[in-house]
Amino acid sequence: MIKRFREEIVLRFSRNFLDILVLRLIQAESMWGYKIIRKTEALFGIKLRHGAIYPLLNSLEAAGLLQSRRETHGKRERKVYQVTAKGMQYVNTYYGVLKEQLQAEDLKGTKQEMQD
Amino acid sequence: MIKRFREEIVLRFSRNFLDILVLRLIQAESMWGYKIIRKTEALFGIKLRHGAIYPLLNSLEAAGLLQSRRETHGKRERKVYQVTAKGMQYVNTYYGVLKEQLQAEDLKGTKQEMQD
DNA sequence: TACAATATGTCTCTTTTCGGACATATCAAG
DNA sequence: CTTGATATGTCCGAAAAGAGACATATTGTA
Repeated sequence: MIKRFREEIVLRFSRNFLDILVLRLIQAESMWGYKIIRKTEALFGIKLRHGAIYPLLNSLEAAGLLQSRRETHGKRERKVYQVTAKGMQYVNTYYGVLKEQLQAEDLKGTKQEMQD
Repeated sequence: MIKRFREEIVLRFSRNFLDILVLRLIQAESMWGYKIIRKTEALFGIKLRHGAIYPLLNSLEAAGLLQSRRETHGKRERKVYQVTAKGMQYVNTYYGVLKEQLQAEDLKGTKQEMQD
């Protein structure tokens, strides 16, 4: 059951924080869309649709979180992306929220008491 | 800018993992729907719609992640929830995924090499 | 006694997201 | 010379999620 739980949660992350996943992958290594799709399947067993990835990459670049350069191999073109400083800040902010959530005791009503 | 980022990410978590947020709150302290709404606003500044919370609580109970008992204060009724063992497993699995993600180096292509 | 707060529930309309098709081009292998 | 892989892009119909109203009842306060 726990394994099914895990798969479900990983899937939810990849759906709802796909931008973060993409930024993290590119942060680890400069990449282009097609490779991100292959890598995500290899690492997480999740098949991303290219119809989702390419518009996302373009919007992340428009938002200033990614920067691309064109690479040509023969006549074949790739758009290789790297994460900008702004993009790194976004990922770091994400990590910060993760860390806060791992301190579960924060949720216990220690701050301001509310009477029922 | 980082503060805006943080607010944005917290908001995304509360939207996409509202069930987890609710389970975590109830895990810290048994609660009913109305109090969850107030507590979430007090702790995170996020206003949850009761039209979203009550169906969610019912579905979490139907899924066996929550269990409720009725409490009467005068003629007023509350459905007080507590997290089941299954619900705790779900939250712990979530925490596990968070921890994995905080080890960002996992993403670097050390496992199986893919040639470009 | 009227209004705000407590308490839980449903329903509908709108907006967003998602899966999958359509589209095009290069290149390697069989 | 055709098929599969590489590579990037758009578009549309369906499905899911969202905001907000409708509904009802009790209790405390002004």
